[in-house]
Amino acid sequence: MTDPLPEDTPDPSEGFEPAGYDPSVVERKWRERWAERAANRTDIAGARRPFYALMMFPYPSAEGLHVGNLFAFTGNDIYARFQRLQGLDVFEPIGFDAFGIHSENHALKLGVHPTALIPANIANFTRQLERAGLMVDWSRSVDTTHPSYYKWTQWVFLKLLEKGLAFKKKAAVNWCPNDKTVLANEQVEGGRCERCGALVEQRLLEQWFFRITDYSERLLANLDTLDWSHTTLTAQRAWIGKSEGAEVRFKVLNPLEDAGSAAVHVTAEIGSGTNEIRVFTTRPDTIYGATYVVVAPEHPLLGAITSFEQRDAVEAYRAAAARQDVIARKTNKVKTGVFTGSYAVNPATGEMMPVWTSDYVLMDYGTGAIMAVPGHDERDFEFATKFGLPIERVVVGAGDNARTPLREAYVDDADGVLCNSEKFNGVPVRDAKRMVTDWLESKHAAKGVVNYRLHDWCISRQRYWGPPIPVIYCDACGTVPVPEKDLPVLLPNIPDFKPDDSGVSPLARHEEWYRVPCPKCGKQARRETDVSDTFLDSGWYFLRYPSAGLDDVAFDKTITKKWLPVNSYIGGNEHAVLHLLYSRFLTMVLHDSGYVDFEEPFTKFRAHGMIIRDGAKMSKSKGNVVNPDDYFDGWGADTFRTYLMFLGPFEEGGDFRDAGISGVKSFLTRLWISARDSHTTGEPDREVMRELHRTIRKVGDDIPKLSYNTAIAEMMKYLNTARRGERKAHRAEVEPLVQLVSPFAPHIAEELWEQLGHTKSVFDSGWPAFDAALATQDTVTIAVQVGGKTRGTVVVAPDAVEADVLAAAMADAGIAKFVTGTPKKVIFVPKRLLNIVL
RNA sequence: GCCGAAGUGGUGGAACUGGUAGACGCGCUGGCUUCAGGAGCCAGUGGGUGCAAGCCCGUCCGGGUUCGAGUCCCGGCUUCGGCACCA
Repeated sequence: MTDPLPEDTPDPSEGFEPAGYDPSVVERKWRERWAERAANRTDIAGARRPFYALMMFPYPSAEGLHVGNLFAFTGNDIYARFQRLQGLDVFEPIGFDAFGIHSENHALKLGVHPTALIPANIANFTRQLERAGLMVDWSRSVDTTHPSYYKWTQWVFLKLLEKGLAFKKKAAVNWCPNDKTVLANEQVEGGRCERCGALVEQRLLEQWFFRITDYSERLLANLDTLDWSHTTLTAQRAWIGKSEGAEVRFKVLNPLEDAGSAAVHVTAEIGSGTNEIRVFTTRPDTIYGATYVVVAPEHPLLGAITSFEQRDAVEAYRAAAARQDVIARKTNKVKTGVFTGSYAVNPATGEMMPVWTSDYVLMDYGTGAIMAVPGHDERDFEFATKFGLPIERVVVGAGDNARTPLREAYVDDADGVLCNSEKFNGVPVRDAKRMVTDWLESKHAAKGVVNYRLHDWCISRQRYWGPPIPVIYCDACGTVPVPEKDLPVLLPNIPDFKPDDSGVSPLARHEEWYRVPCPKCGKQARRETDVSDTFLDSGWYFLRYPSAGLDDVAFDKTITKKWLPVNSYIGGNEHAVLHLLYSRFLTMVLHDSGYVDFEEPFTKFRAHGMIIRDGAKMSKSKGNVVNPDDYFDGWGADTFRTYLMFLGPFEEGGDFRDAGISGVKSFLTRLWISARDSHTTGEPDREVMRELHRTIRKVGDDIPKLSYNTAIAEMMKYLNTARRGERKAHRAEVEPLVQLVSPFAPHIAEELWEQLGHTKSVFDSGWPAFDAALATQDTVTIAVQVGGKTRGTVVVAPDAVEADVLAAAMADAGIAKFVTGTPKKVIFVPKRLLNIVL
């Protein structure tokens, strides 16, 4: 039942409607309007000023969109909308990284097949993302689990295979006993599985690898050319881990002949036909201090160099080391080890050095063997002390001499000078590294080498939910790539997709699937049954978006040239050494094969911060997860978006708390009221216009820096000015503010823009022009200091010179009383400050 | 241990190349307005001291450079992130 309106009440359907700000009405209206108008569709072929604004695509979890996702996407969306307001043709795509262990584990837990789970999750994500008001071009969305996508993931694999960059090898790999698959080094954190936290085991398995280590130097060197977040660059440099040093060869005397001759000082004869141990060292300068050699328990020479007497002890030690899990080995820093019974000859001194084996030497770094210099390496010092091995000083620091006893390892390599090193005595360490290497090289005992910590990328996964690796094994022809015309190798829909401990994928249980004729000879052959790592799916997706939908090619050459490299990429720093490293590597490979004409995919990358709650990471177990739906319903997407950006600096994240959100809502409400009540009578206020133009400049400066929190603060400040004392704003005072707000709160901005009489979208209205003349102030307030202490202020013209300001200051009794003598000097900073020094 | 980032009111956080520390928001105090409102508006809000104008002290701690330091330099402490028996 509705009462008729009283006669004198203006009809609300005329003019502003609805009279109050109701986000749910406004946001629904504009979601529909944008969809009808295909407002966010980018003209990929016709764009004149392309701008590719990319965000890391989400994994569509069953829990739905996380505020962390929303925070990142909103940050990207603001930047993208801002670029569009600058007149660029912006492409803001999104997709779903839906293959992988995470999705599969979830399906296992729920007892649902991933082929049923994933589409439901994607639908839910899509619904939530649409409510967020992102300027996403949904027509070019990608789903990594769709055959039209993974066909090309398999194609990428074949390209690497062609170049010899994909290869199969039997190696010690990280095995997650919980997820029952191998993991890449990048997916192991502190000896635990990055996803499930289980202790990782070592397994000797034959696996597919990508030879990313061939690109170590390029991956490192190119970092200097990238406009990336500093923290991300640092993390990548550390991961690649370049060390310069030398590989030194040590002759090992036959243990059967020479056992027991430890005390005998012999000069080794080079080339006496025994074994040789190669070690990597970054301190070749300390070779005169090397007193023993250590090989890893997995070292292939260990058996050959072990003496008869030591065989049982060494074998027991080796077996014990093999049983240890990775984390126990790397965290248990108490030194253990066994003497092998043989001796290596120090090429510098000619002395015999005992060869030990110990698990503090790792097989997967360097050569798996070290020369131990206990005087100048902490670990060697500890080991030598424990086992009574000789410790010798070969470097002196300030205040020491060649005979100063070493109570701990002296490791400084910046200021030290060599001693006890024959002809190198007195040479500074930094020069000696090179000189000793050259000298050893001349004796054919060493060579200078560069070592990287980076390992080849293991891409095999013994799981179901991924793209099958497109390879066929034939008894006659060997390893045969699946011909491109036969792609995709479809992932069969099998009910029993649960992984087991066998070291092979569940697909290996399906003979009907893996038995195929050899593409070369036609004889019966067998498919590879492992699938590839999810990071291969995400390693090239940015190339697919602009070409999404094309069936005959992974990415079109012309389109790619036009849209890539990506202009702006925003994502989480947890991918600093995963996705961001793999994508760079794959792009380099595609560049070298002539498929793309750039080697770096992301010109600019910014890592966003993390949203935490009550000082802790959000997690289900802590019960502090924020569900975006509740906030969309309760506050509206515009308020929620703006609030997230107002929490703190975008690149630092912030602590989510409900307390502050009302401030943002009331800002938007007041904006609504001011727009509704704006008038066109008379001229806009000069002071208000001055603030407006200062705000236009500040917001325009802040958005490209992703300094969203300060941009919002500035807009709030301006609105306060325009509304001060219950004043109603002139239309010319509010209209530009609607444009400034639009990247943050797109729905309300569109609505107000329309209510203000515009027919086109606010996003096609351009960015308000900054007028320097209007922003100029008539007067400035200058701080006056006496002897460095602020004693007052004076108001003067902006172009006032020192003498004017000084006169004004002295005319102020409150200031003048501090000027007790003749000023020694006066410091004047125009428009800012005057300091009278007594 | 090494590498990186950061320590500012009750609170989230501002502060350009060294130039009035605390913008903006939350919270709090007092007031106006409204049938009502997670509404709007006005004033105040770092600490100490004083009737007051004011004065003194204040950006993790200790030194230093400077007319002037949150900002630069040296030495510590703490927190967060990365790497970690990497030779």
